[in-house]
Amino acid sequence: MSDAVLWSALADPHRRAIVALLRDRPRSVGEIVESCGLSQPSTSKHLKVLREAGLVRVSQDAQRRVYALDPAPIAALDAWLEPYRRLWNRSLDALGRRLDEAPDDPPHPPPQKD
Amino acid sequence: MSDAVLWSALADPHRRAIVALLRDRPRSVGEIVESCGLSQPSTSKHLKVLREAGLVRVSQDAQRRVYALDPAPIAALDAWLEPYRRLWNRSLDALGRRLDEAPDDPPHPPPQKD
DNA sequence: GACGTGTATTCCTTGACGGGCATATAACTG
DNA sequence: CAGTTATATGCCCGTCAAGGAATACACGTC
Repeated sequence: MSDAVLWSALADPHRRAIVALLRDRPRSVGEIVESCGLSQPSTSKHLKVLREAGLVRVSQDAQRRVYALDPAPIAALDAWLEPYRRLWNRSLDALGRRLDEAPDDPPHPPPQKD
Repeated sequence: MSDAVLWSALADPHRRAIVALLRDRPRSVGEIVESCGLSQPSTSKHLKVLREAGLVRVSQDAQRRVYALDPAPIAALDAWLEPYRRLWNRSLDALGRRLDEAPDDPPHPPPQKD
């Protein structure tokens, strides 16, 4: 379960969509097929990649296979991010945080060019 | 600067290595070439991808180009992780409870239907 | 302007990936 | 056992990304 497998699994947008879909609740392959708009074989192949990356677990319910998200590998991503968090905290500090939280602040947008 | 560009930029192990290298301090292309063990053209191509993903900024020092990490896009990854953090906190919480105070099988299976 | 250094770009080849189609496999139904 | 549903796999093909070699470009020096 190297990082490489995890990254390459999540590199694909369809697979990220599937992972996001499973965030809510486990789903059968059929449900996933409908949601992601791919053919069933393609979806199954993506699910295989996610399975081998450890991102999803599968349980059998009659003929159905119900896929559930296993968030543990994503925690590895979080760990990867860890050394960078310091950096962007520092950056925000250096830049000044007057423009980092003004999504809708028309009255006074100070032109902080630099 | 879509998520797709960011993900595909970071999907490559060499590029992640470069990004990690730049975490310490900015580096010239020559330094990066030596560190990542690729040829100079390949390294430049990877740097181009990182540049177009907004992950690095480049400044010129005579003939040298000095690349510096811009951690802001990585914050987008952090934002992507956000909805998952709850999940693994919940998992760890449940696991911790079981390991901590579950010698047998406490009747504590609350359905996560929220 | 000629040369050397440092970096970017182009061309080409190769290998991996994704998609669809057809088909195999497994499980329930009657 | 035949038929149906639900999913996985194999095959083929188009596309794309990565790597190397050669080359072009930019900058500084003499």
